[in-house]
Amino acid sequence: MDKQKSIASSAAPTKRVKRSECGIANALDLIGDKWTLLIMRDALFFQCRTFADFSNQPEHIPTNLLSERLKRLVTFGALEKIAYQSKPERFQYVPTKLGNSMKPLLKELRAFGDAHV
Amino acid sequence: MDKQKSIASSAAPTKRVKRSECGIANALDLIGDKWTLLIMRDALFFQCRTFADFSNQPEHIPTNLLSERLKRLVTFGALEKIAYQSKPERFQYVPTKLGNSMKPLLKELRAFGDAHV
DNA sequence: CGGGATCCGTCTTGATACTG
DNA sequence: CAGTATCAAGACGGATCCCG
Repeated sequence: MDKQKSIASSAAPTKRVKRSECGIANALDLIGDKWTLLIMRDALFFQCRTFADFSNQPEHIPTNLLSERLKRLVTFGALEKIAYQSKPERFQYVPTKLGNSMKPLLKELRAFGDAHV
Repeated sequence: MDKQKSIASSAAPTKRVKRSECGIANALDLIGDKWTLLIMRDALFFQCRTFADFSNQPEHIPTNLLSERLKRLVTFGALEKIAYQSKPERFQYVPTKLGNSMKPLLKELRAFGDAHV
């Protein structure tokens, strides 16, 4: 199976290629879009776990984007996909240690947003 | 029946519409893209001031996007556009107080990027 | 029915050419 | 130098479809 191009649906939002050696640039390659950090907010602060939990948040992320971002966050290691039921398969997306390390960043984001936006 | 008039060259990167009352979501509407925070990094940490300064950074932002993001940051109040010469007009983009308040956010971003990406 | 995948039109991006 | 114009490529978003 080819690893790169099979993903399809709506393609990768950010390239895996490093633009530079700068940590800020690299972080932005991963989370520099409108949804990724919102999903992490939901996971970390609002206890969202299932696909529906995330989907029902007030910002209404489209399901295809949600599906893709979840996959990406799992691949990156910020979330872990855990089956909690098998007859109809059901999954939970649980923040890992790496995922939890985004909390300070989200707090700064919230502070900035609350103060200025 | 166009839903929105296409605005010249490259249109608005984020909508002005608030998606929610959440500070995180609002902050992401403003800075949730790959370039905006990079420009602020250049302005705040690398002393970039002129169009060329930003343009010559290693990540090579396309000039149309640079132009648009600078405009947006000026409108938002994070940068101030100041003429420093008038025969051929030349401008500097200088971080405002509001712009400087992004420093903690950028530091978190760098910490995260350095540690995990 | 829940958890996604697929289709498809519209908008954004990114490279580069061009202008004052 | 400081932007603007152009345009192909691709990301977004919404509706719908599919599978267990």
